[in-house]
Amino acid sequence: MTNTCETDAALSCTADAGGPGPSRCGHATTNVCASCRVKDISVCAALDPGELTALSAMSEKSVLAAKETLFLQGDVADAVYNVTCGMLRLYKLLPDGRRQIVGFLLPGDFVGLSLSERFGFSADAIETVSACRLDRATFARFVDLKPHLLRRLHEAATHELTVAQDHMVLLGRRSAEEKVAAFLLSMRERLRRLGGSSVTIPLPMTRQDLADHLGLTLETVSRVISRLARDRIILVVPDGIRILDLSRLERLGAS
Amino acid sequence: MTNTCETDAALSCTADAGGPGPSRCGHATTNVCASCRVKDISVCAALDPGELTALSAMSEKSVLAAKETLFLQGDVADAVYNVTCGMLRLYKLLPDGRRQIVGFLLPGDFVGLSLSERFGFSADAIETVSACRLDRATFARFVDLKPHLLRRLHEAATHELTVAQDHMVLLGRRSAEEKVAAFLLSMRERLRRLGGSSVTIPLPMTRQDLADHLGLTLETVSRVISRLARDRIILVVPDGIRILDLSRLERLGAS
DNA sequence: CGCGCCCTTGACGAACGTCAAGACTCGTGG
DNA sequence: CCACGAGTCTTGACGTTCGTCAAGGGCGCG
Repeated sequence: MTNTCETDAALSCTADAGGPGPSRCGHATTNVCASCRVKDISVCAALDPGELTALSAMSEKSVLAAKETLFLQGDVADAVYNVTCGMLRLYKLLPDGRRQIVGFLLPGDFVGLSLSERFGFSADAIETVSACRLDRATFARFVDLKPHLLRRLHEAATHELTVAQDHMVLLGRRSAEEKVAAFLLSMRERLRRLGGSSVTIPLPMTRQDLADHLGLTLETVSRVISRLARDRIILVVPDGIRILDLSRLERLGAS
Repeated sequence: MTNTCETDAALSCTADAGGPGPSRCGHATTNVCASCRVKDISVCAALDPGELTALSAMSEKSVLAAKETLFLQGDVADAVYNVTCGMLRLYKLLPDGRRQIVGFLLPGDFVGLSLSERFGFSADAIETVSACRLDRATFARFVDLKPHLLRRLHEAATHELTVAQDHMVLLGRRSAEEKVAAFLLSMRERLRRLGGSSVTIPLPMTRQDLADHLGLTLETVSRVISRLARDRIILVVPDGIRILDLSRLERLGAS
């Protein structure tokens, strides 16, 4: 994985972490929505050029290094975000430290759909992330003036709800092998929609992250991946996997 | 459980199934939103009296007997529903018949938040159910004219999303005992909001339903409930349970 | 009365978790 | 430049929880 904005997957940020200058991510340092690389796939797609300009005025670019936290569950939600590159994990913790990752955010994904007072989960960057930050109150006022934007947010929310329900089926009723297979297929589908390659799936998250997403332990995830690789269904590559036998994988992850 | 509309829980329909007349459910046979028993807790709460009248004109009452199906996953969604009494289960099936119940619907709950073309899950009545049926296209047009109603639908959708995320934690990261305890507490909270009793929790669904909601088998659910009863944390009563030791139950279901 | 459905309980087994050891990568500092 | 250490991944041995299979009881309804 080269981890630059110019990769096929159009996924990752330039990895100039630590450099003094602002990181480049598809366009220059100004946050001009009109030239945003995700404007056509995110909620912003509901806006016309004039509205995009208005949105530009109230947005600011926010960059996180790997492992940095965007916000914690319970924090006052003073902002909403639109991810432009990189991947984040959204998770909830139980008092004893057990963790459930409720989702991974990819470019184009929006955080803060609920427009509510506080965040219901924590979010942190898995790799270098760039996001468009909007003041929540300002954005809420903007939404109140634009019913078509609210409509779009509602569509996004109900889509998230559908995804969540599918994940409940996975967590409640599928075996370890089915979980991993279904996850790989769903990630593949998301990346395809982003215009990325469909055979090599980058997995910037750790095995522990996968386990906490799939309701397994990291050892079980590792074993299942090893078995799939031994059976020539996938090939393990650095920071990702490559699908060798899609039809067999689909049989395992059948939904 | 007496199963009449006039119970404390304000939950169930009159059980005059099979009778020739329309079932009574809080008000007479006319479907007047203004006198609806759930109008203040459902999405309709966003509407003023005039709008409620308009809604009345486009709604019709729909009654289901226990085990009847409201719709199946994949059906064209030509209607949305507002539950006025009784309980339904929403579920998804895997090709081999495994089932995940993604939620139980109670009075005041709305089905069809997504306003989308097809239903993403199936729904059927656990007990006698009464619901307010609205033609989807008509309702969608109505929503387009009322941004505050859309806003309310969006709030409902994001609330559902939060509930779904909490359930993911339960399915992915909790033990059988914790699952049952947390479920009982969440059901208790929902009933409390509906003005019902907070110590006796009606459970009109079967153990299999509970199992398919909690990601367990019916035997495990039964064993856990028996153990909680043996430990004097709950008391099993016909079609429900009574909480004897709330604090211990809360310790088990700690979130 | 008898049948079907639901629930409970027990005995056993399997899938997955736990614990532990070791390899590998990568960044950091001597 | 290499040594070191932290973090990650893999793999094995073993344990526990929960699932499977089976039997029987209670209850409602025809």
